[in-house]
Amino acid sequence: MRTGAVDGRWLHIFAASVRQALEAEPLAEVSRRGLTVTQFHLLRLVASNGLDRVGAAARFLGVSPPALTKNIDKLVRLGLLTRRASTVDRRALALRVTRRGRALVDRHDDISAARLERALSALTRDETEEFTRLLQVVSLELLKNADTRQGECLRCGGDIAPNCAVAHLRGGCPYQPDGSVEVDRTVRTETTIQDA
Amino acid sequence: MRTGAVDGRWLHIFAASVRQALEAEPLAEVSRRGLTVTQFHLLRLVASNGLDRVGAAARFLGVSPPALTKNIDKLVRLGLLTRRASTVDRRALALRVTRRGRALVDRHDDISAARLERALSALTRDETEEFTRLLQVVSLELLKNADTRQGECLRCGGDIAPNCAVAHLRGGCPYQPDGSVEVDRTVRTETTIQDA
DNA sequence: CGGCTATACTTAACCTGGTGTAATATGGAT
DNA sequence: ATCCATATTACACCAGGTTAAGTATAGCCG
Repeated sequence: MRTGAVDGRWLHIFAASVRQALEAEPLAEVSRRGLTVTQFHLLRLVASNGLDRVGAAARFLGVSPPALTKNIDKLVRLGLLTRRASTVDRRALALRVTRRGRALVDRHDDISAARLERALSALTRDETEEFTRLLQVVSLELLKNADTRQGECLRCGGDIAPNCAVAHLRGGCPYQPDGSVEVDRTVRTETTIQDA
Repeated sequence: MRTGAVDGRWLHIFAASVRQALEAEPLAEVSRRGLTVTQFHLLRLVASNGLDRVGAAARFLGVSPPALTKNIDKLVRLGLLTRRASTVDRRALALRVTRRGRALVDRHDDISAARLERALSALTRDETEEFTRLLQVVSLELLKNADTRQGECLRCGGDIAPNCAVAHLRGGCPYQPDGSVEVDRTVRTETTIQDA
C-alpha cells in the first residue's frame, strides 16, 4: 500500500483464504475437480428454490445465457440436475436438483462449516460477534462504492437470512424465498478470473 | 449455514466485495477489460522484483508454465513487459516491467486504495485496528487448515510487509525482497474459477 | 573431456468455459 | 390474424488453460 494509505493487505489475504479454504478446496473434495465454481453455484441456486428463468439466473451468476445453457447441460449429464419444460411458459424451462445434487451441496457445506468452526475457535464469542459486525459494515461500504453490476451473486453460502442487508441494498436476491430479482447488466465492469 | 453452526455468510460476502470493489473493478477501469486477473498479478509480480524464473512464477500464480508463457507473450505484445535472455542461465529468461506497465499497476493501486479508504472511513481508528487484527488471526487459522498448495499467491496487493506472517507460515514469498520461494505443487486441490 | 541426465522454456494439439449472433418456438398486444 | 417481444438453444469462434513433446542448456560423473 502507498505510504500513508490504509493497509489493505489483510483484506486481500483474508478474501483469498476464505475462497480457498471454504469454497475451492471443499468443492475439489466433493466433486473431484469435476465442477467449476460457477457450476457449483448454479447447482446450489437450483437446490435453494428451483430455477425457472435461465436468463435471470445467468445474469445473477455473471455469465451469458448460452454459457449457462452449457453448464446446465453438464450438470444434467452428471445427474445433479433435471431439466423439464415449464408449465407456466412453454418457451421457458424448469430446473430441479436431484438427490445426488443436493447431497453434493450438503457435503460441500458440511466440510466448509467444519473448517470455519475450527478457524473461528481461535476467537472468543465476543470477538466473533465483533468480527461479523465489522465484516458487514465494510462489505456494505464497499458495495455502495461499486458499480451497478453488484447485482451479481456474492457467493454468500446460500443460507437464507431474513432481512439480509445485501438483499435490501439491492432490492432482492434469488436466494430469498420471496422470489428472484432481475439484475441490471447494462454496466459491465468486471474482469473475470478463476477466482478460487 | 446449518442450524447451530457458525454464520459464515459475511465472510463470503466480504471476500466477494473485496475482490469486486478493490481488484476486479479497478482492473477493468485501468485495462479496459484487456487483462485478466492472472495477467495483472503477473505484471505486478514482475513490477515488484523483476522475474527470472518462469517455472517458479507459474507455480506461484497457480498456472502451468506453458500458460504463463502465453500470458507473458500477451503482456509483451501490449508493451507492458520486456523479455530478455537471462545472463545467468541461457535456458532461462528475464522479465522486466516497462514504464507503461508500472503506470498501469500504480493506477490500479491508486483506485483501489481510494476505494478502501472510503470504505474504512465508516470505522473508527480503534475499529480499523481491531478489524485488521481479527482478519489476520482468522486468515492464518484458515491457511493452517488448508492444503499444502497454499503456497500460491494470495493476492495481498503486493505491498512489501517486513515480517509478513503469511511469508513466515510458508517459508518465503516472491514479493519479499530477499528472494522467491519454490511452491510445492505436489498436492492439487484447487478448482479454478474466475474469482473476481 | 565426453557422455548422459536433468532442467528451463516454448511449441503443438487439445479442452473447456466463455462470447455474440442467429434460429426456433412461444406469449401477448393490437 | 399479425406483429413484436421474449426464452432458450445452436452455431461459430475466442482465450486461457492443460499435457506431451521439442529444443537448448547446465552440470555431474566416470
